Amino acid sequence: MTEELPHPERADIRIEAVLHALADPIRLMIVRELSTLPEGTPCGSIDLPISKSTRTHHIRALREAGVVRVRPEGTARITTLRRDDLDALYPGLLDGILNAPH
Amino acid sequence: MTEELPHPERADIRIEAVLHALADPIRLMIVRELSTLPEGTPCGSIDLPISKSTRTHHIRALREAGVVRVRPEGTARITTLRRDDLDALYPGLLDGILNAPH
DNA sequence: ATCGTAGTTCGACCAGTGACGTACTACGAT
DNA sequence: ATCGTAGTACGTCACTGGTCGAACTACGAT
Repeated sequence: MTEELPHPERADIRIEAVLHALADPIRLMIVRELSTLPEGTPCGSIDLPISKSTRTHHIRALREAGVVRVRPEGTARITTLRRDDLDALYPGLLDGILNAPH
Repeated sequence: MTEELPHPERADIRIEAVLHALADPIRLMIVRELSTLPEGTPCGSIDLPISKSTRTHHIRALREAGVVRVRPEGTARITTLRRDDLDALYPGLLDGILNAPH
């Protein structure tokens, strides 16, 4: 569980995948939380109306689409938004989404 | 077929719906085409690798999400991007997507 | 009136996926 | 060593939704 998880390179991030990842209400919730939480907060501390396994499922979807980066830290996982990559690839997109009325 | 089709008001457009609508590769294709085509081009003139009925399905999805506006014109339908509404609601989002590498 | 063209509607089919519980692994305390 | 906590992996189930063909409607020409 300490092993590094696969993340797409910036160049391999596809807009369809990003949009698909962000289209789910739960995942949008996660992304919104991540954008406000201080870096280093374990993703488990976001409370969500879903089970543990479903949470894993969604974090995985976000990671594989290139929206978040996940790194192991002891028994926890630190999940961070890939702001730099997303802003470089699709300037305006992330802010457009995050500033949307909740 | 001449009757007006229902469109969400600007205030009723939800970001989840917009993202979900844009997450499909075919619909993204349509939106990209609409952004370059001169206004007034019938949507049927975009050639897509799908059947007529599937095209209707996708245009409907885009319309109901608030991404496009559809108006009847004789036997054809004119589909236009709701740029103004989208830009007002989510500044940067649409441009971020349209400028993405194809 | 008849035909062609543009588009919708309906029903069916099937792949994808969000949801869950359970069993499991890994790390850190005690 | 044992236990608790954090998270993953897997199998399943149900629902969504993208796809199609066929039948239909509406408009415009001929």
